Amino acid sequence: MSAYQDIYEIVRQIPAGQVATYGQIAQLAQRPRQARLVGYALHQVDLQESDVPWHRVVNARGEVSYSILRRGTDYLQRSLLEAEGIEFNQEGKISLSQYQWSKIVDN
DNA sequence: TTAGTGACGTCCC
DNA sequence: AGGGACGCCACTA
Repeated sequence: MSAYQDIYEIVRQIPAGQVATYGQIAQLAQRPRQARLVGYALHQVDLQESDVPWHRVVNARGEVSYSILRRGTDYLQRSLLEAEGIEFNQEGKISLSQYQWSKIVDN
């Protein structure tokens, strides 16, 4: 088992058509200021077949994080988001004010 | 053990 | 606007 189950647990809660940021996931997973670990954790997920909707996590500027190391999954991420109805502007950015997910805390 | 490297974020020019 | 400097921490050589 991976050591990032807590992170995956949060990501699984993001509904289709919405997005979250790496930093946001880190905070919800009780790991403040560890956004990089969220990115690392999602990198692992993508290599496997998983039920974690990794494509619904973007950076704090509302952009897909592009990297040659992702072997094309970055472009796939954009396609998956667009397929869920999320629009990118001409700079390749998403409107976070419009699409960012806000977790509903139960009590 | 130390140094370098990221699917990151925040500050400061 | 865009870029550099750090801080962060797991992983690797």
